[in-house]
Amino acid sequence: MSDPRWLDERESRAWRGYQNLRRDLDSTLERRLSRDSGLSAADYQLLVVLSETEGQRLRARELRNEVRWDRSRLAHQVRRMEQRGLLLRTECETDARGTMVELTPEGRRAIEEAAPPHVEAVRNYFIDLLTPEELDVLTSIAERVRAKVGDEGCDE
Amino acid sequence: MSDPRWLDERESRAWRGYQNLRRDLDSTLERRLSRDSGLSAADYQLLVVLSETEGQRLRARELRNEVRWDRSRLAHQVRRMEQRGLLLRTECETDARGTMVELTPEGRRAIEEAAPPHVEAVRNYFIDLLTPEELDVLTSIAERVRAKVGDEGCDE
DNA sequence: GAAGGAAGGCTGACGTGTCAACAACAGGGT
DNA sequence: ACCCTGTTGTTGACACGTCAGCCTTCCTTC
Repeated sequence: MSDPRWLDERESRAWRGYQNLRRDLDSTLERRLSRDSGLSAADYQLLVVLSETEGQRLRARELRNEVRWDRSRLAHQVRRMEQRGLLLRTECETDARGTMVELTPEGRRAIEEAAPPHVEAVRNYFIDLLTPEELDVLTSIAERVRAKVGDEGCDE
Repeated sequence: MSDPRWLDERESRAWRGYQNLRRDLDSTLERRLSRDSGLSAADYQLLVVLSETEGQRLRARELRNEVRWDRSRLAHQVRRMEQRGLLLRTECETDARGTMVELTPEGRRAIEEAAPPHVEAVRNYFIDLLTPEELDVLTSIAERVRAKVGDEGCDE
C-alpha cells in the first residue's frame, strides 16, 4: 500500500488526457446547451428518455433504470423540473408506492427545440473529430470499464 | 437547424459509451477516494498540485492556471479547505491583489495518505484495462478536443 | 499624478449531486 | 390476519459548481 505502481509517462499522459477531455468537453457542451435552450445536462437526459417512450410516461423506477441514477437524485431532479412545468408526477395505478413521471407538452417542445443544436455541438466538438476506428476503440473501452465497475460496485 | 445530421449507429454507440464511461468511472473513483481518505476529487486535485510545488505554496492565479478552474470555483474550494485545515491563505508580497495558497502539514499528510490507494484504483478501474495503443489513442483524442474547444471557448 | 480600464480575488444566490434517515407499501411465510 | 423484510420514493442537510456582481489594486495613458 505504501508503494503502489505509479503511472509511467505514457499512462500519465493518457490519464491526464481523459481528465482534460472530461472537463473541456462536458463544460463546453453543457454551457452551450444551457445558453441555447435553458436546459441542464440532467434535464436533457430525462427529457430524451421520456420523449422516446411510448406514451411519454414512465414509472420512476424505470426512468432510474434508464439513466442509472440513484433514487434521491432522480427525486430532486423531477421535483425541480415539475416546478418548471417540463413534466408532472402522477400516482402509479398498479403499485401504490410507485410514481409515474410524464412529459408535458411544454417539456416535449423544449426537447424538440434543444436536440438539433445539441447534436450539432456533440458532432462539432467530439464525434466528427474521431475516425471510425477511434469510435470503436472508445466504445470498447467504455464496455470494459463498465464491466469492471459492475463487478464490485454492485449498488442496486 | 431543423434537420441536423443525427448520429448513426456507430457514432451513437461511441457517444453513449463515453457518457457511460464518464459516469461509471468518475463516480466509482470519487466514491472510493471519499471513503478511503475523506477527500473529494476537487480536494485531491488541489492538494496534488500544491504538494508537487517547490515550497508547497502557489499564487491563486497560478493554481487556477494549473487546474483550469474559474476564479470563483477556486475561491469557494480554497475557503472550504482552509476551514478544514488542509491549506491556508496568506497575502502576496509582490501584488496586493494576489493571494498565496499554502499547503499545511495536515494537508501534506492527507495527500500522501490518499495518493497510493487512489492511484491503485485508477489503474484497477481504467489504465490497466487499456492497451498501450489505446492509451495513445485516448491521449490523441483529448488533444484534438482540447484544441477544438480552445478555438472558440476562449474564456480568459 | 489623476482617470480609465483591466486583472485579481471574494461573495451570494441558485441549481446540482450525495448521503443518511424516513415513511409507505408489497410480498411472503407463519 | 400478522409480522418481517425488501422495495419505492421523498426529504433535509450539506458539499460542489456556475453565474453575476462587487471591491480592490495594478498599469497605462494622458
